[in-house]
Amino acid sequence: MEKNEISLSVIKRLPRYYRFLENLKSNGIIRISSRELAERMGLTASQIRHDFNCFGGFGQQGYGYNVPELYSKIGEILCVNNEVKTILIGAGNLGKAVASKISQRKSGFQLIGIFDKNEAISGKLVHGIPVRHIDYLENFCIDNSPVCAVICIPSNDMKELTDLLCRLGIKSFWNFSNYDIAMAHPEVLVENVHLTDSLMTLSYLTNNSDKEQRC
Amino acid sequence: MEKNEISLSVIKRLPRYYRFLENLKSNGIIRISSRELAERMGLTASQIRHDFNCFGGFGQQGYGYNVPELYSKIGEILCVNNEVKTILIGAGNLGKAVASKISQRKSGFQLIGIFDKNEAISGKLVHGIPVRHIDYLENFCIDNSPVCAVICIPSNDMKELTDLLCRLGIKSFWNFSNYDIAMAHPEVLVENVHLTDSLMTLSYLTNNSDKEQRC
DNA sequence: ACAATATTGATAAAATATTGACATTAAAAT
DNA sequence: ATTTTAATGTCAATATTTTATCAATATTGT
Repeated sequence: MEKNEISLSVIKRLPRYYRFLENLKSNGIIRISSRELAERMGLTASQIRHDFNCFGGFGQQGYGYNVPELYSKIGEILCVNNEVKTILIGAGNLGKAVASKISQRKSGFQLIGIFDKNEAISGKLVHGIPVRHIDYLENFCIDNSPVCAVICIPSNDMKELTDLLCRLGIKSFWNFSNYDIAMAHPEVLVENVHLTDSLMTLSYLTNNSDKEQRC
Repeated sequence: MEKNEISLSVIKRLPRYYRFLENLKSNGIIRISSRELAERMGLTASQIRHDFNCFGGFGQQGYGYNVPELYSKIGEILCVNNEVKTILIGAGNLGKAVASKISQRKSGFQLIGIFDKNEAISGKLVHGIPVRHIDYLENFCIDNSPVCAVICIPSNDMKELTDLLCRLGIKSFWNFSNYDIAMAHPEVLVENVHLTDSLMTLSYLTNNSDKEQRC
């Protein structure tokens, strides 16, 4: 109930700030004002200041923000240096792509196991981690206590799988399937990535952009 | 300036309605009230009615909504039966996964070309479509006039690529890279899928869930 | 050292989104 | 046929999000 007051809208903007600041930092820029950052990001300066002030202002009046410091602060807020133990279910193309994303840069998670029902790929390495058959999932969880599960399989058998994973102590899901984990398990955290939804949104916009008067 | 008044918040909910209705329909349910749909989806009945009424009520007082009809109407709004000509740049794991998504079910787009800079995979088929070397991109676009481009490559060479694509007449981007196409080209439509942002959001929530008092 | 300038942080205002209330209408029951 | 029940569509109220304003404060230049 402490930082509970911070809205999801603000949280969801933090990773983008983080990316832009990383870029500024790597370009050797050490100071930036909300006005200039706003210009670069296509936001209002007001929103940027408002967002940062949710966590207790990181700037200095008359000066602006120190880029490396701000970058580091936002990284802390997002806990990107944590290594929350994570398993991945589904080692198809999507699973492999997602495994890269998790391992590529620090995002707060550490991939410790990959599972797939296809026996043909058991033992193969994905980013240095062997793919295990899904039958070993339960024992693996009992032994290693992962906290987060990434779901990269179709929705078919998701009920049984998520029931099992929740029973085994999984607290967070990064869900690429269409199964509605949050409805079935309100006690866990779910971040959905609904690719088809995203594509259909683009479809709407694409087919209605002529009607709208774009600048 | 006709349907321009419909907010993006509403649009972004439509695909989820569409999914739920598809499910209801395939279970043989032909009638549903906003109250019951709300219960199943974890929304308020008020929001559902409000959303549908943005497009001119599809329901009937005292009865509710006819599932197949509503499903079909939302499909029309989202233009899922269109076949907007689309090219995909990047045939790695992510590109291949995304190619499936586009082809799997009707989402309004038709994949007509796949490009990659890796010559080793030139000619290989991905969902029946041959991977072409990126050098052929320009001529292919001149010959085939694609409208939408799906970007599944790292951000490095994105400036040149998007400048080229915009010059070649691409109007919509489904962008999986971190390059900010919308900032560089405000004249085109961009639907971003920022996987790392999504993961970092989950990181925040995972590490702060204990502070929040969850039900 | 002092004045001028720049910029934050806080608060207020405006805009947007969500929810609630209810009159109206259709279906179902008697 | 009439009454009761159910559910929409509309509008009002509430909540949330975004933007604007401005006093307070630090930096910069002279």
